[in-house]
Amino acid sequence: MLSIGELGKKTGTKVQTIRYYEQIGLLQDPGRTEGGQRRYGDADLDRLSFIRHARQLGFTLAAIRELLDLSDHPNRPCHEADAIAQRQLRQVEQRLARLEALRAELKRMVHNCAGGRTADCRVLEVLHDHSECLTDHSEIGA
Amino acid sequence: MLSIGELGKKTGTKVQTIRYYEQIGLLQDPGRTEGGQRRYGDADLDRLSFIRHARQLGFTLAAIRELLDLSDHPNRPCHEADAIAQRQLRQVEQRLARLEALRAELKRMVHNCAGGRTADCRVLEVLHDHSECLTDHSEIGA
DNA sequence: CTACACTCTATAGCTACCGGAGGTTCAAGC
DNA sequence: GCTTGAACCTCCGGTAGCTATAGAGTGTAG
Repeated sequence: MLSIGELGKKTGTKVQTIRYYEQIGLLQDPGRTEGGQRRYGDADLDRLSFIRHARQLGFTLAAIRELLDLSDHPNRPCHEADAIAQRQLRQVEQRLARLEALRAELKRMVHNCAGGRTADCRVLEVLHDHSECLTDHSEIGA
Repeated sequence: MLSIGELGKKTGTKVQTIRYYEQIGLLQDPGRTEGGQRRYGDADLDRLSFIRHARQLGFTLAAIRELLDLSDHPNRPCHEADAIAQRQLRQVEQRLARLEALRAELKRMVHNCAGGRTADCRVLEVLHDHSECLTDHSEIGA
């Protein structure tokens, strides 16, 4: 039996995060000591490892919830899990494409900076005038 | 003079977002009508366009605040703006590297899925067992 | 003058957590 | 058995960057 801190160490998870996962129902309330402290078994360790690994691969908690549900039902067909992973792959690919465009634009900005006064700054100029950009990057952020 | 809705349309910004920017001090309180509605001029339009464009390039609002500040002082040296852009470029490059690793791992998962029962699902199997992965991807998410 | 689209403030919610306050429990060492 | 201190407990508030809703007021076209 593991304390919450030991479980955290084994899975690379902060204690608060474990409690958070419990709160939102990703982990069940484990057994408690008489004093009320959580104690975890191997099943909990497996489940949390799964969650953390999926998070590392960028799956949202909602997707992970679905994957865990599928994992709990070994006789259901596999295509749902596959679909979730494919969706995730597509999202990653979209973000890659966006970021590559951003990288190109940022490189252009930075490399054109001559190092004078901000009045002549290429970086600020480009930000002021979108028409100087090569790409659209109309969507925001990453 | 533009109403908040018109300004939003011209800059591709939701009305609430404009009010939010005002609330956090990125935009100043513009003039108001007698009835209390906001009315914007060209300077506001420029400033908001700058903000939105920088957001599209992935700059955080904190970075944008610095950039706006620099832009307001045309005689300050340029290297600060350049440094902010370079920092942003480095971040984008880091995220690209992470996402490329994720893409490879996800592709491997998806392509190995034979489409049977979840009990034999390659996707779930990999998630359960990190040792089947090629890369570390120990950091979380994107 | 009326209709109704727009605007106002205030508040709460989203994701995926992190950190702290103030108090309790566990386990090791003596 | 007792003390000590690290680890645990709950609750609350905060992060970024918005988005959404409620309920009330305003502006303007016809």
